[in-house]
Amino acid sequence: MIDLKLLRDNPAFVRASYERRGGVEGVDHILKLDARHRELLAEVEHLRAEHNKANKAIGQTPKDERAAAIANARTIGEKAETLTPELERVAAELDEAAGYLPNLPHESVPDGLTEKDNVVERTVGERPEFDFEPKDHVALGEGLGIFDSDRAAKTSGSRFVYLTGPGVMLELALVRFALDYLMEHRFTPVVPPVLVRRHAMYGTGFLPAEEHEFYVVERDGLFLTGTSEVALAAMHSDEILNAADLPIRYAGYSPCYRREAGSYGKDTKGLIRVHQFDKVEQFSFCHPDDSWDEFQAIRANQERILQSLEIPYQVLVMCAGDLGSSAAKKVDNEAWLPGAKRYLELTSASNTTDYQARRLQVRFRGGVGSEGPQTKSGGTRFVHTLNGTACAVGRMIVALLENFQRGDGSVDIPEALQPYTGFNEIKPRAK
RNA sequence: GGAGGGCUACGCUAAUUGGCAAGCGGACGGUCUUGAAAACCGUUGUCCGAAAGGACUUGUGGGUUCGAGUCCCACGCCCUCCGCCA
Repeated sequence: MIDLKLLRDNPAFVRASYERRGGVEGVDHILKLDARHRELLAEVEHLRAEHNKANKAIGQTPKDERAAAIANARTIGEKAETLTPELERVAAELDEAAGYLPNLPHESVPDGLTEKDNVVERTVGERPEFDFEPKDHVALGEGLGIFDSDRAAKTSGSRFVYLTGPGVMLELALVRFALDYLMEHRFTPVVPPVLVRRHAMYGTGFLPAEEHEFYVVERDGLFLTGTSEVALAAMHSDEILNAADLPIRYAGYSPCYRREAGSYGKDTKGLIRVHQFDKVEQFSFCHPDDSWDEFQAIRANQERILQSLEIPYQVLVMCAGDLGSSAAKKVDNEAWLPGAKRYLELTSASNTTDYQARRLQVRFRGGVGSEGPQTKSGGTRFVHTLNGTACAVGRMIVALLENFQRGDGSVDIPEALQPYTGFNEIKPRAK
């Protein structure tokens, strides 16, 4: 949700921002609804004020003289009620329509409408050189017994995997490695629920726009989340936080479920694009003045994790047209895959500014910010929320396999990870 | 799945027959101070409004009533006990 006051006061700015995203429907309609809503609200409130006044007078009237006063109050009350349904209808319509408005792109976001316009900011690390033809992760994984897609297809269908043997040890090592790193940076580890109510999906901005992306448990009205971001963001919904406690940082570890509708034929083999994978995610609730610093901090964590694991990658800044609905800015890190000879998105970081906070009603009180001490509305303001991958386990394994492979099909473990795995290489299974 | 208890503002707690939701604590701001503590004053849910002011808010949604924290109905959530269960 964006601030309707901003839309009302500066529609040209909001329109121009949405133009950068490729245009957003319904802005004029929302402006009209908003004006009509405020008009009706003033009318209804005026009538209610008179009704309240008349009712208060009854309490002070001697009991034997009340009949006339009650009749008077009743008349005024009925008048107010005739307008109320129209007010409620307009309010609901406004709410519904405004829920579809995406966040405003930050000024630093590059122009462009499609993924072709995303900008490579930097390339980091050395691509490994091989004196043999490097294999892709599917060929390597089969030889190493790390995962089994064929049997998963039998059990669950395509795009599922059994992670097996050394693959499981690799997962546990990566997860613990990422959590240890984040705990040093004041993140509290959390294993969140992966089944959530509709309001959590709506609040994070995944609904109403992207309903086809999720598995739904109809019977219980619950959604399977595609990232722990959803449950972490909703964790403090309807709360008023203390400014002194900010930033509040969580490291979520959970399975992620994605329908991958419309991606038929892409990455059909292996671990790259699956319906279920595990991920360690960074999430932060912070003061609005600090959110761009916090964004850099989350990105720095992502890059240090990649660098520690010696994975070459490029930093890709998403253009305005390629942002999700809730992000004001989004930056991905893409690992180089020498076997597949291409880059693969390993992490993504977003600053959603107050967009999710407004939908989830996460506010804070206290402290002094850029807008000075708050004198109105009790001094509560919306926090800013940010999220960023720390380690998407499946894809991280893909990157490790391809970059650390040897000619005989075995794979080295990067030094930083060895204390966690307890072994320093994975050898092919005996045939 | 069954039985019982509960839900009031940031927290804790009141509110006679239905008649202006009080009080304490915490936090924030201010006064005072060399600095602080203490004390005192103010603020401390949402919305409309330039302001004055007003409307809404006692888990949610309905109902009764001139008027509901209070009475009635439905639902949600939390707690306790029983059953089942990794």
